[in-house]
Amino acid sequence: MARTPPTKPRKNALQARSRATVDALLEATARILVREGFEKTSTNRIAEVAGVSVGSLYQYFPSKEALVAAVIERHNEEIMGIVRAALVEVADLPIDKAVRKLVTVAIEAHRVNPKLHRVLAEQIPRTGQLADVEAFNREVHTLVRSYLESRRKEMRKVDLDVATFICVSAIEAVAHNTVLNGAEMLSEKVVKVLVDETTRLVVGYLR
Amino acid sequence: MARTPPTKPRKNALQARSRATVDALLEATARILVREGFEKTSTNRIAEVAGVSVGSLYQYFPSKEALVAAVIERHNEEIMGIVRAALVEVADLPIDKAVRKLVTVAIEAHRVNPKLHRVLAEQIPRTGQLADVEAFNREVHTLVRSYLESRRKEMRKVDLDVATFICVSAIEAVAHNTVLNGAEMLSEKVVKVLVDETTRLVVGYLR
DNA sequence: ATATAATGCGAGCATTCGCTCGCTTTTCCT
DNA sequence: AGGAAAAGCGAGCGAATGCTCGCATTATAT
Repeated sequence: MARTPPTKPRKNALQARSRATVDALLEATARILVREGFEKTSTNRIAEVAGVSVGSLYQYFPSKEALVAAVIERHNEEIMGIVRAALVEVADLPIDKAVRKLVTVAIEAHRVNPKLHRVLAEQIPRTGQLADVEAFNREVHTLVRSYLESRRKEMRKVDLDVATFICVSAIEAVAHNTVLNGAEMLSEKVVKVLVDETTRLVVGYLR
Repeated sequence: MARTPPTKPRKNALQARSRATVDALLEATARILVREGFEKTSTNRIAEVAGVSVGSLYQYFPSKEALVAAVIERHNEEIMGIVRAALVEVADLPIDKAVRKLVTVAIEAHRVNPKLHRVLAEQIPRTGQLADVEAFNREVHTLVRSYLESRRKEMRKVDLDVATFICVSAIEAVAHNTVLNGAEMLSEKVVKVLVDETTRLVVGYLR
């Protein structure tokens, strides 16, 4: 039942040259995904753009899916880094300040590479990365939940899991839709209004 | 120009048989998208599952994308019907009652065919249906906005477009995530809690 | 310097896929 | 009944894709 192609690296890159090759391949994959779409993202094309031969590509990635999976992981790790840092920074702040910061960060995180974010979101189910993305969501949920728990005295009585689910969904949706709609032409003023309003939405809900 | 005897009603351009063929093709496409994924959704396979030949398929749909697009349109129309009806029904209700109804309907609409909804959402960019989906979003936005406008006296002072954007995003996200996470195993009790909480979120925000 | 391992190459195989075209069968209309 | 139009058929073409394999080049160790 080997329904999904293997996604683990075929071998580890040891020497500097091979590490550069791997990097070029990942870079090329992300670039093609964004600029030409998933359809045009063939292994031959990736190798061509990376300035590497197909043979070399297959020395490091056992399948096309493995390549996409690696790009997804890299991107997720980048975003998770931002989110984790924000939650640490926010740990001792009262709810209103904390929510404002988290909303701001959510929008920023989506703005890092909106087009890649979008393409990846579309391709995730097909690369067998569902498990990883669920882990990602669970981590966010856990972190936010534990913050809310520490601030329970400022809140009304609610089921913490439900409240976390509602808040994370709402914030994520505003960030996501904002970036999708406005693309890159988001004035700072508009962003500020959205942050204000989303903060109000969430803070008003929590207490 | 001989006159046609008025003894019989005019026949439709499409005969019953061909309408059945088109239907079978759409049904098969949706079915394969859900059960086997986009990768396996080939025109040959669609024809096979529909019990129709590839040649016949191409008599009605000029390309694979056209088929997927037709499925998307059908699905969107179904959902828009539900949403429109709900907004009519809600037009004379106060905000708290109206929001509750809309949240309920949003979750219901997502539950109609969650897996198809998901696959289609992923494939939209690929089928060049982005414009149609944006039209869909715009209609929802317009309808919700005009409801809010009619109830402005119950609300605090807000930019209507921003408020609409925030509310629609939040409600849609909760519905979407609820269905994605819980799949089909959603007890009525859990749904009720989520409706209550989301209603509180949105109503609290609006006033 | 030599041997061994690591890395890189790219033509081409096997397969899949979207789609066409010449033909047959069914339905409609007098 | 008979002819025309509508609907249906499916083998197969051409293009594209993922991937392999035998060989060439470069780095490392002795």
